[in-house]
Amino acid sequence: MHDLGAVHEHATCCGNSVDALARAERLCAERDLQFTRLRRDVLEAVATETKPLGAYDIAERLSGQGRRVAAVSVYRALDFLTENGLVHRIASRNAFVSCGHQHGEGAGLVFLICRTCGSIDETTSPEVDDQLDRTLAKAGFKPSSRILEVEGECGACLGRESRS
Amino acid sequence: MHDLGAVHEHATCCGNSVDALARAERLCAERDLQFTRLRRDVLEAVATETKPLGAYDIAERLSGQGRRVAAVSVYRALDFLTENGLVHRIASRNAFVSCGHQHGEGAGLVFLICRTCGSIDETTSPEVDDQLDRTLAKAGFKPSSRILEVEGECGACLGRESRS
DNA sequence: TCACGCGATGTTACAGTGTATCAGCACAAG
DNA sequence: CTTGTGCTGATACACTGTAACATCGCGTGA
Repeated sequence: MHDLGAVHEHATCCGNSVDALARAERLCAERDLQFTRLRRDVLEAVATETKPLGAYDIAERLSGQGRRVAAVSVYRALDFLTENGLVHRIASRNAFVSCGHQHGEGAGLVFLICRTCGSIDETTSPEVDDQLDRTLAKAGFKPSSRILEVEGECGACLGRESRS
Repeated sequence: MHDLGAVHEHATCCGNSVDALARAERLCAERDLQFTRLRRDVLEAVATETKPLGAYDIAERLSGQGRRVAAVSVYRALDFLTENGLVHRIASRNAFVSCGHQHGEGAGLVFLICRTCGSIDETTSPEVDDQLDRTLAKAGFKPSSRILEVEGECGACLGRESRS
């Protein structure tokens, strides 16, 4: 897909889907959870795409050839996958991406959403987390979850632009 | 409404609605924009509530007594208000709150959403912004807008809880 | 073996959120 | 007066998400 070197922290492209599936399988085995066909298929659909997918997009992709997957089922699978940290929801897009990292559970994620190509990258930043914790403490607020999404232009698109 | 002292940075309660309206009026005059009745009413509805309101909630509130405000109209008013920084959208809730600060345009806002009472507080944190900018720069990402929403428990609710 | 419980899925229906489109209206500019 | 522009009204529709109920498969205990 795209090869940049610099930016790419979690290799969302190409071989990512197999990784994600393998990781999911392992995790479900550990936790004694069912990694069913539907869940597998949904995860695969999300993982083979750098862009965020809507639940209905996923349903459409999984349907065809005599199989019909309703959006409800997709939502249930997505609930399962997000609860187990295998997939993340992009609140600003009402869409989902597969988790590229194997970050420690509590890590605060930062989503980088490119306006130009629509792809989503995912990072963590302990420094941001620290500062945020400090800010919250000062406000007397006890956090339980956070959403941090940045929209802008990714390195790849910036490069393409400057070359033109 | 709630009186806490410590936490309250922007006095979202009580008298806030008049402030918001006055500020809006001033801002629209400056920029030569129309602060119409609908826009005024929508802003007022949002400003008199600490909780985030959905577009349909607002439409409902403004309807009655022979007046019928369709959701479409509310959305248009909300678009106007958000574009001019008078109202903010809470992505994780598909809802809107009036802006309590008169922050400098580019300030990165942090929304504190209380799970218990549902109210929303709003802060800024230059330190978080700095760290985030650094992180983004390292990733070669050029930001144009950001969403930072934290869910948890606000100071008021923590207090109530510990007293019980 | 059979009944039962339990979790996952299928199915339908519906609620909530948001946009497209066209028409009317007011008001200012020419 | 005409025209254009921006705001609103109204209808329709697309997209997102949930509720409720039926079914199926599978393990477990009687």
